[in-house]
Amino acid sequence: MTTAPGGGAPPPRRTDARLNRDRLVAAAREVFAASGPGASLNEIARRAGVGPGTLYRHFPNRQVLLAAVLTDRVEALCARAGELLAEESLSADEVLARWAEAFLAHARDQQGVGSALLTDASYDLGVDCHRVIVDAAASVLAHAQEHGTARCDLAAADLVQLVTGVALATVHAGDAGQAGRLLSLTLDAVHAAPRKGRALA
Amino acid sequence: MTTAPGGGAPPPRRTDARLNRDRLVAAAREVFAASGPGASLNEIARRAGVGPGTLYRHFPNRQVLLAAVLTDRVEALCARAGELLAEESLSADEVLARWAEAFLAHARDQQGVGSALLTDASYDLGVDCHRVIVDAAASVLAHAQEHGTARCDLAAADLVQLVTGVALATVHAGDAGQAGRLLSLTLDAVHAAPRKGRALA
DNA sequence: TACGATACGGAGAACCTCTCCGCTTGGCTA
DNA sequence: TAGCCAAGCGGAGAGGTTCTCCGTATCGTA
Repeated sequence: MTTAPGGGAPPPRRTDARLNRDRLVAAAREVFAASGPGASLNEIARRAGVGPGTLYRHFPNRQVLLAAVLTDRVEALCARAGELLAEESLSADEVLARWAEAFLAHARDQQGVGSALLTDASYDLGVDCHRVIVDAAASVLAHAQEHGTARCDLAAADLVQLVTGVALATVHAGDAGQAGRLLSLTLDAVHAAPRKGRALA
Repeated sequence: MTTAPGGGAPPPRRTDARLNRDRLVAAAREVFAASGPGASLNEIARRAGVGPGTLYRHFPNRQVLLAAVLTDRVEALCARAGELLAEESLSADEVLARWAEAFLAHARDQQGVGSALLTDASYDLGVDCHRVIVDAAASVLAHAQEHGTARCDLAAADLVQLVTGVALATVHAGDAGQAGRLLSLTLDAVHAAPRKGRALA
């Protein structure tokens, strides 16, 4: 899981480099939260007390920095899937609903930083994040499907994308309750049988 | 409809100004299609053969230019709603599905230019576009609701936002059929009864 | 302590958005 | 047809951004 593809030992970082990296991630978290995923990277470097060159050495582009900011949240989301699945008092339907709510909150958080990353899933270093989330979604969805509470023709990637869509469409919405309404509707769709026997392609 | 709020006659534009405006819209259509809604406005001005100042006099910001590019498409979409409703051979369900497909195609067109505008509905001059679309959606949705083929607790704005979400989430998707699958799912939700009697808030 | 690899910082190039102002030109009026 | 003037134009430029390059400082080791 943590072994690098190259096989050789990952070169140990200098302590000041690690420190600066942490500072950058912390600053990025604040600034992205305040100004959205399009915030100035210069501002982040300034806030972290380092030069722009240092920022770009650690994070060659915006996506990588976004991914770093979100890593812990992504992990939390995956852990949440495990927790919910382990909880015996919850029905498969409830597990799915609760996890979807958590995922929506995550995607809408920080002015859509999470969504921004998931949308551009094809970015080189964003892929990991995306895959991890889809895997978590798959476990929750499969459980629901086994219990007959989710349609069988639905793929985990589609579920993720649907909720991401709700997040993206409502990030700037004035109507505060809209995201919740749309998620509820989407869950109805996941639960519903295909219309007129038309399964998904 | 076309009368200005001021009451006075809208000042007639000089012919060269009108010509330049048309050139700008045409160039914007091309450039947005090639580079997405975040394309360089300078590049658009260059392509149109005018200076940046001219672009900004006609279109004080990006949203206004986007709206201008999309005006004809928005009108086409509203006309389509009327056509579909008038067609007697179509069921209310089919009318809704067909219009939603057309809307999705519109929103996904030009790398999400349409979605970009609809998402930021609160922008000053984008509001008209947004309202017009929601009105069209309302007519199609009301028809479906009267015929019992769409749940009654759904608002037109939510329908629009759902499809916009599908568009936004799939603009950069590698999977070509995904948008269609997600729309189909969403339509199932529109059609479905609320789970466990839970209506939308 | 001395040395070399690692990492830093900031100057700067190239680009973007958006404004301002002097010059040009279309369209009316005499 | 000639002449006027407001509407409109272009482009210089201010201030911001992303991203690179390279001389310098620092860490960790021998």
